[in-house]
Amino acid sequence: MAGTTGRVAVRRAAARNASGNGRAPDESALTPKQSDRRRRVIQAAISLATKGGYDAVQMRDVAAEARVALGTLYRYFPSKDQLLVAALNEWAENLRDKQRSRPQKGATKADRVAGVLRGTVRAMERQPKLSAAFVTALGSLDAEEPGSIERAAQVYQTMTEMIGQAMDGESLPDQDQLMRVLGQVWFAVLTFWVRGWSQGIQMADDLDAAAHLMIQD
Amino acid sequence: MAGTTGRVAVRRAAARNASGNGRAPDESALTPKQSDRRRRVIQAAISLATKGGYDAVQMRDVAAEARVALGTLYRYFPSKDQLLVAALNEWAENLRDKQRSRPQKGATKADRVAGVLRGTVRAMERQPKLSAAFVTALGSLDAEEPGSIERAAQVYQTMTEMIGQAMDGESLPDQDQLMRVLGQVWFAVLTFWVRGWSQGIQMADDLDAAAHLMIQD
DNA sequence: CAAAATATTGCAACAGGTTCTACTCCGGGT
DNA sequence: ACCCGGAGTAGAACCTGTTGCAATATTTTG
Repeated sequence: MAGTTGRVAVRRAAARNASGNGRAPDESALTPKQSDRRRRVIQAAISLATKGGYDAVQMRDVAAEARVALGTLYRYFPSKDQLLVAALNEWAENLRDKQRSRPQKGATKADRVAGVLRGTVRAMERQPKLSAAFVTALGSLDAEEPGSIERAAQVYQTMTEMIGQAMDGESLPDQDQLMRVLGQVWFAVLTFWVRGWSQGIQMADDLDAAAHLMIQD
Repeated sequence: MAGTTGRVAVRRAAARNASGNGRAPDESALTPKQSDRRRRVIQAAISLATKGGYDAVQMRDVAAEARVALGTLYRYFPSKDQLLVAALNEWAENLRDKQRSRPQKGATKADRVAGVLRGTVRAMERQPKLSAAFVTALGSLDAEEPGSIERAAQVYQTMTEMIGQAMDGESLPDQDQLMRVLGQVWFAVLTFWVRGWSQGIQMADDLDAAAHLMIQD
């Protein structure tokens, strides 16, 4: 609507990180101060997103709220989208652990898998703005940006682990492809919801349908 | 990477179209000059996207290439994303018509539906930059922006018609939900490809798998 | 502990989507 | 032919993600 701007753009090829080495301080363990900063940044992003969604997560504000300089913020996360996806990661891991301690009860694999998927969207429906920010960021990750693919893979991995729990370890034929397609459906269902293309109510139905159509037992 | 910017943001609430009425000149039929301008704009967007993808479609350039003022461009399309999705619409309708004249040959419904879906992704693989621009725009439509939901629905509708052709008019139980989920898988498969989360080769496989798992005949 | 290497900070600058303003132009009603 | 309102034009302005830089802080090394 107003005061917008674009997305990536230009792609000034090389010239990346002209000075310092620039890599995010992830590689080796972070010092306590650093992981504190990192935590504050993610927390600030979540807090802003919870209140105002994707657009309210403005990098200058995140930096201010995390009491960190803008440049530092960018040293930790190469882009707004990666920052939000990192936050999504933590959120998902949290949920996975919660689900681990209270496993699905359904009789069939399909039921349990559907239960897991429904669980994630139910949790997201409780924080619509935050979830919308997450989904928008995930769907906007720039494939060229170093680290973005790994970051997305991590979310997908967490997702897969949740589903794995519901499958009792037993694996079906074509398990990998099945998992991938289920992940796709999950992503698409959320996107459709966030974009207003379907109602929240349909999410559970669609996931149920997908799980039961694809897992027969 | 470099010289980026964000996305929407701010959402200055009212204050929209302070002057003129502002609605896109779609409602009533456009004058010949107008539909000419519209065509030029879409063509410019496609041309830029074909060469450089989403980022290369810069509104100032589109306007210049279409020989239209920036303000006019925005009168026709309320945002870059809607412009690109409008272009995608035309592209999809085109494809639908081509497919209508050369129907799928498969023996089962599932085969024919999978064939249609594979056809679309094959066509998109031939123009990766353009397709990436389309998918990015579709996945970035702002739900708040007037018209964006309708524009997305239109793409979805065209998609549904293509699949409908492959189903021979016969309808399955839960047809609507099936269609919706297939549309979601299609969207997700393309997104995964564009974002580098899966290889182009997997697209056909995933679509095949989804179609055959979900349509049993 | 001092020097060197890294991290942070604070800010200015840039880029590109979107909006605004002040005009000019064109087609239809009189 | 003249007037009017909507459509177009040119270009500045605004907003926010991202980058560049010089000056400081902190850590690491020797």
